[in-house]
Amino acid sequence: MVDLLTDLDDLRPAGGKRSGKRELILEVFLRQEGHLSAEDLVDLSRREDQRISRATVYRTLQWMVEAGIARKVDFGEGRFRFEHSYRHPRHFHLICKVCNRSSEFLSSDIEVLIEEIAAARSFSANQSVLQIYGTCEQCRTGRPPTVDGGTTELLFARDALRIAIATERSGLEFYSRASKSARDTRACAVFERLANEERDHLAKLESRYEKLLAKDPQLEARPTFLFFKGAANGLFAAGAEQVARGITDSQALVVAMKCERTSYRFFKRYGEKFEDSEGKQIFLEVADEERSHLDLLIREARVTSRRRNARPRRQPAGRVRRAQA
Amino acid sequence: MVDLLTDLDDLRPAGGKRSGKRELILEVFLRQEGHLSAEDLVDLSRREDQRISRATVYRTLQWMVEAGIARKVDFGEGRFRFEHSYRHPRHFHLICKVCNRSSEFLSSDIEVLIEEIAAARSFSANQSVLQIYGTCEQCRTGRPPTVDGGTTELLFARDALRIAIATERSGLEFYSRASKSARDTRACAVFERLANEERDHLAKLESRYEKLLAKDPQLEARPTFLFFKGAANGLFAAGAEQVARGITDSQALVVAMKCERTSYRFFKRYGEKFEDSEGKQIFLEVADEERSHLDLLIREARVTSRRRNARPRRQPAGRVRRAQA
DNA sequence: CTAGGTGCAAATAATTTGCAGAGGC
DNA sequence: GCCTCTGCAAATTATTTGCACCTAG
Repeated sequence: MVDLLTDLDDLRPAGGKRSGKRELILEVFLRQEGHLSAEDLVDLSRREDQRISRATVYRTLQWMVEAGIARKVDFGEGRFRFEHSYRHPRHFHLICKVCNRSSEFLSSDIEVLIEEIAAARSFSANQSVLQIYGTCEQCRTGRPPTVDGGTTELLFARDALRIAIATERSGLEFYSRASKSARDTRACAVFERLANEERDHLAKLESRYEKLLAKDPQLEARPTFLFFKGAANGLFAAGAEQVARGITDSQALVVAMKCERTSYRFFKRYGEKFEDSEGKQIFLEVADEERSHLDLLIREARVTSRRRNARPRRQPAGRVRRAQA
Repeated sequence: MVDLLTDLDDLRPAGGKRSGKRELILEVFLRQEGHLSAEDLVDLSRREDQRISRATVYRTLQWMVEAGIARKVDFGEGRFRFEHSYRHPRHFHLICKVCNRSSEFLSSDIEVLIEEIAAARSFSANQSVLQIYGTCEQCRTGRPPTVDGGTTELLFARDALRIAIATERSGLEFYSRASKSARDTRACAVFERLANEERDHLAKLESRYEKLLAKDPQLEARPTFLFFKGAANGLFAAGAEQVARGITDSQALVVAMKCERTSYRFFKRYGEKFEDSEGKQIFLEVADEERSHLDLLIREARVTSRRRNARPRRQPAGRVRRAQA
């Protein structure tokens, strides 16, 4: 955790100011998990250094917000709270007006929409805050909280893995069906190879998931943190269904390419948004995997179309991509 | 505008308190368009009645928020601002950190996602606030603002009409193609009838759009207020493409049903969310239209499948619906 | 008559600022 | 030595409260 500091200073010399006190406050802030009020941070910092004044904490907080290290959020109490934005490019909150507790989540889908809207208005966005106010389950039903949120770090990794696993599973399903129903031997071989790769990778991801669960016995029960609809049924689900209904080898190839491309983009894009963390790593790893499958498929599609007939069109892929957009 | 007051009192006796001062403050508040600070409201109210105290305004504001008439938003200045929530179930904001101005928008897509997430966490949401911080176009390019936002009332109506028109257009396109390529005379007649209906309605909507533009010469140039991706290319666009590539009559019927159902749901759902306004009316009107088309298609599908063969399955529609979900 | 609304002024609470001194480069 | 940070205390700002009074039902 401590080496974050040097990273941060390298990354954000914005304001060009540094000092012992400031670094101490920053470090204390980064150590915390939840949402701190200014006063909380004063208390925590004073525990490490008696002589830190409230003003300094406020000034540091201001600097952190400007530098993009922290985000100021309002939960409807009279004061503001602060949360890291390092490691958490944007956070969304569900805020219960009864118990005043808040829980966080991320939604890839919402982020995408926000980006699109900002672009449409030619607005260059750098922070977004979404607060959903209402009543939480516990306050509504009166039941005690079954499980709390847990560390976002673990939750993020868990959800990244779940999405990855769902994707690999549907990929596996798709390729094994495709390899069975393929008429051409060559196509069959390709699909089989891809099925095997998915199987291997799936096994790896699943054992990783097990290991993660070991770190926190309740991890599996905790509420979803990262929402991503695209992955709901696995990115290949629709494709697998098409295969089940019967399609030609080359159509299957096109469908496969579309799926790999979509999931490659998602994993790449999302993975890049995060600072080092297990979740980031998982996303980027899967992105690589998808990328290499995609490359294989593209090569294969070229060969096939060249063999089949003399017309050198590569239109079908383009057509399908447009229809899906 | 003034008759809103009686409506409000009927709708929200929450707190069961009324008085001259309070009503005056409320009325002044509702007359304003933008985002008022407490101080703004004090000033405005004092213009009508010298003897109104700051405390009363604060207390009234508090009551309005509780009663769901107003929403408290933080734009990152030191104080809060307030906006109507009557007529505006939720508002999202783009906030420029340079000029501190904010502009609003609505996004059907984001609202849907928010609802899904709240449901997934069994959280009952009643307000949501989304703020996107960044730099606006003017502050970035230095150019003077070409057009300002304008009244949300008009913008909402404008965008509702645009979405409706895009939908009708793509519907028209779809049905006229389908009627040309239909083999069966009966199917052809149905598609032609629907095409005619779309044409009529489209003409109506377009003249309404013209009338709306007359109210504000710059209306057309103002930025998008209501975002809805589903309507981006018209809800029937994908269907029309399928017809172009050639499908059977019964497949066309299924596609048409899917499109009508989707757009019916969107217009209904969204229309219902608003208090009386031109936009609401447009949405509900189009919803009715789609609903009647859908009914017609359903009747037709029944007849056709009965005629074609004895198997009384209605599976195809279900299958397609699932694949798209 | 009585609960609740209202004005005034004082209180609170969060955050900012002025200023003199301290510390890093 | 210069520039920025820092602590302290005072100031500022938004918002709330106590209390006596008033008003509608």
